[in-house]
Amino acid sequence: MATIQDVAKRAGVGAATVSRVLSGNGYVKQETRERVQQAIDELHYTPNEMARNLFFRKSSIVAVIVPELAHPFFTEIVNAVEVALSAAGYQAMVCNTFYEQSYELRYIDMLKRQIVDGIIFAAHTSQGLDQYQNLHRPIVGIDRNLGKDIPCVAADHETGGRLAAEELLSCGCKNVVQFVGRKERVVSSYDRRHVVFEKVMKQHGVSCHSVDIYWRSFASDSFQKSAAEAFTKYPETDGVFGADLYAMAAMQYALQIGRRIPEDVRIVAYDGTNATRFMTPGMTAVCQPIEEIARESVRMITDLIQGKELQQNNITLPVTLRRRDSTGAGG
Amino acid sequence: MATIQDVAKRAGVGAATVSRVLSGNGYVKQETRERVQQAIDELHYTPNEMARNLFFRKSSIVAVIVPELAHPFFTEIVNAVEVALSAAGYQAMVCNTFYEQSYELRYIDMLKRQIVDGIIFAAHTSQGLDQYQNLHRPIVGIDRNLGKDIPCVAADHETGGRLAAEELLSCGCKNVVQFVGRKERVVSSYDRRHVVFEKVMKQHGVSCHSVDIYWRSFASDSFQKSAAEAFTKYPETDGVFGADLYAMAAMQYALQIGRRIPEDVRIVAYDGTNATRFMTPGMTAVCQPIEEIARESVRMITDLIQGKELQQNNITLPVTLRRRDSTGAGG
DNA sequence: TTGAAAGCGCTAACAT
DNA sequence: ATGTTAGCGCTTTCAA
Repeated sequence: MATIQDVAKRAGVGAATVSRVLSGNGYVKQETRERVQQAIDELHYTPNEMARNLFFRKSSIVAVIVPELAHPFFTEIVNAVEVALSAAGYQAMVCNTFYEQSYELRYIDMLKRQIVDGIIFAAHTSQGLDQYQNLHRPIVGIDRNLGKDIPCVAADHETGGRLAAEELLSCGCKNVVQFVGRKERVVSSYDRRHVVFEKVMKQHGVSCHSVDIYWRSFASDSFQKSAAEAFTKYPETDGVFGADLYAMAAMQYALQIGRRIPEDVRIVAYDGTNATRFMTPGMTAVCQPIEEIARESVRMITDLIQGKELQQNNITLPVTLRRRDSTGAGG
Repeated sequence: MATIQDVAKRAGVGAATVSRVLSGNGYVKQETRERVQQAIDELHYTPNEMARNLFFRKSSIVAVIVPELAHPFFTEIVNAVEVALSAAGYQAMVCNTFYEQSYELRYIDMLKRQIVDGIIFAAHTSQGLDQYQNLHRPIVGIDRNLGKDIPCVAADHETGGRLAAEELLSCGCKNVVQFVGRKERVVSSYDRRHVVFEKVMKQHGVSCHSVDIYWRSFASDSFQKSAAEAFTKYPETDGVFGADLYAMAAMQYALQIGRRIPEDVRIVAYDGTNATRFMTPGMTAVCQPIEEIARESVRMITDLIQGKELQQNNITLPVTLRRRDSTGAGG
């Protein structure tokens, strides 16, 4: 590969002049500019970004860390983050953690080694937050409290839980089930929705059971298994609340065992990703504002990278309820 | 951030010695090693990867280029590719092209500027293949012929089209519709399945219509629109073939207008991503071997990066038919 | 066993 | 308007 020196030599000028032509900074005579440009063309010269990165001490790459890209919520987050980063002049590096802390630490290391300029953390594992606190490098959490000094953008999950509960209550549900992730593994406001959901149900005297789930890959059929477990353990279930894939699996299972939706069972999904859009009957969902989450987290990380002060460390974005057939909306 | 010089100074040694301790190459006295290690710990030193990248002329990053990450097929490809790359010591950089060539060229530029060591192209746009041919840098296409010297891994779409056709024929379909991407935009063997599908149908005297689709974002509801178009234009339709999301939307629409599946309409999806797994009735699909595609493309790109000769430039992987309710499999 | 020095390819300050 | 030089932080000869 040709270097800037090669170009300089061929054009009979110094490297700095070539650099000037390339960057447009500084003066360079028209005639010289043309000679340099010709040498560039002839040698098919392209500047080496690694050298520039070293000089400027930045890579313009941001790591986006998710437990598993193939889960719809994370897919859409990464997609939206990539779009926003790209618009801000950065590239996104996807990093799967598979819910394992060892991976998470490996990605932290990439930040220390300055492979990436910053990290957007949308992973849902691990404790041991001290590492993050003491890094003093650009990190933003999505739905994830990495420590009190580390910025975080999250949806308003309390309201989300309440909206879901109220929707099922308004349908007259008496025996509801929610699919709940294991709390000890998660450091996220995401759980709050389940706490609120249960509280509202209890307040209204409605029976509310929780079915434990594990974030897992599709390969394990864990969604289908959880759905079966719910209806086997609690056959009287007439209302279901859970993350998109669990709600979808519950709908699928309920239909298979001959329950009518929404007459016998009503379902509210949480997240409201595009995956839910293909269900019949239509799936009611509490929708997270994925684009806004992505946009805000990117705004924060780029501000941090550029050394700007953040106006607020924690941003909470509103969720919305999208009513469909699964709660009798007739839409 | 501390540099190797800082560590060297603090430990009272030269930079080369610190480098030796770090890399494990060369001799270094036990006592010196300990002193250096202590300085490293005290300064929280982490090597700067940008400097190493410059020295070694490699970034260990591979770009994975897709039209839009949020489409299930590409999601799963990127997910699987990330896993395989990670295992091979590389990081994946996701790049959305939004079906626009300008983005594609921008990512080609990243390869030239040596930001990435290689590119795996799973995007489906563009013509003008000369750029790729003359790059002489590591590129691998997934389902995409970038030129005759550029390696490509693809599923056996001819067989895929035939399997789908035969499945619908065996269900007794007489009026089938397939959703077809606009050919002029695509440089891919992916189209072959539609050609074969139609040919088989014609051979058996079955009416086969094509509904044009556009690869588009979810936001446009293009899937639902295409589904409605199919059943409006061809009300007698009793068999449908199309990519996952189109097949799913067709199922959804058919159910909404009161058609029974599979009694009135049978459906075969193409790709067989996890997205299809949540449909009721269960969705029959021709499944692409996504993991193998990812694995093979990663093997090829890493071989190319390491300067190895490829044994074969083109790899075709077998597809499989997964029978479910939508073609009356009763599963 | 270790240090000094050169160089990876680029940019910017400083001369001229 | 342009060339020379000194790094960016690392690794690797080459000497000692």
